Amino acid sequence: MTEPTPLAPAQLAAYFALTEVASLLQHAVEQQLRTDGGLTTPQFQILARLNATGGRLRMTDLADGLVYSRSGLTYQAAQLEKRGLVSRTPGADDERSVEVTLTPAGRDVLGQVMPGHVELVQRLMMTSLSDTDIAALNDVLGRVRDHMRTAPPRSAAPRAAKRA
Amino acid sequence: MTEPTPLAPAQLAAYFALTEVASLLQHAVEQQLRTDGGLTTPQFQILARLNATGGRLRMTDLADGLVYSRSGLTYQAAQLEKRGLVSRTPGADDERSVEVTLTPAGRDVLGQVMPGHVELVQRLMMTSLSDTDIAALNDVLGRVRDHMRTAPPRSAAPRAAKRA
DNA sequence: TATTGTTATACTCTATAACTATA
DNA sequence: TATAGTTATAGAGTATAACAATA
Repeated sequence: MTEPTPLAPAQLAAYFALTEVASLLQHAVEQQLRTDGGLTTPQFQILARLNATGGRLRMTDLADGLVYSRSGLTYQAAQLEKRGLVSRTPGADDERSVEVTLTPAGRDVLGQVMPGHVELVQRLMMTSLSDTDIAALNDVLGRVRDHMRTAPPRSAAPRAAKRA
Repeated sequence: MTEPTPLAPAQLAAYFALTEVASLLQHAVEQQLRTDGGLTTPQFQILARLNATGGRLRMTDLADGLVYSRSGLTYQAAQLEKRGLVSRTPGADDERSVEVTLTPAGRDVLGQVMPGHVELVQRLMMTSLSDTDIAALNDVLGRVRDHMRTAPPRSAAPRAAKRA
């Protein structure tokens, strides 16, 4: 009775398929970003997020949606600043905060990277998908994402066994 | 004319949803594996793969499907051997090879970890999915996976810009 | 006191290249 | 010569905890 309901074979297959697709995709993307722009995935995510939101964000807002700890974000921001792709300035209104700004050089690198990135996603992921498939993915994965964002992170995990 | 066809908004959304779900899931799984069994994700993958294939595999066969470089696999196998979860012995037929065997202790740790793992996947991913959804995921992601496995890894990536 | 961000530290993972040994 | 695996090395990423400064 302490056993959770086992995963049905179809559920297992879906879980594995998701895992494997994401892993293969991430690997290919990493390679492409490094080759085309000398960027790591987290660095690209930061630049892309900045670009998508007007080019300037506070550290805290930048962290939203990204997986980082604060120190991890500080580290990545420092890397990007070293390369001149981003600048950090004290926040205008709140003196505690730091505003991260995408520099022209940062935009250039994004411009260098995006075509290959789009092409890669097209070729790897979209080639075998119809519009209907894509709508289905959006529907299903969108629901999973919303649920995951809502779900209690970890404390609710029941009956953790003692360490080995 | 050098620009690839841009991703349609629905395609972008599907790409992001996949990325985000996988990232959140992976993060939660890492946490669970560490808490319940002191395992990292790659270590768990190795143990699970061994368990699923009868408990014994050559290093090379073990590497199949996992992303590692050979040295990376050696490293992980060494970690697992230190903890006694796995043993390494010279190959029976081919003296060059090494056979990795899941030990009883290794099975125990898997047993400690699996219930929480299944429960997590149930709670995070399956809660919001109907049987139809799961079938759709298998269909769509299965096709993407097959295509990715087939696709030319990287050399075919066109027009890489010079580094920044 | 709570929040924003940085720093110090330590650890895990990964990859490349050089190397050993067997086929 | 090719294959199986290890080792040495070096670098990148991440997290935790302690810290400084502002709200």
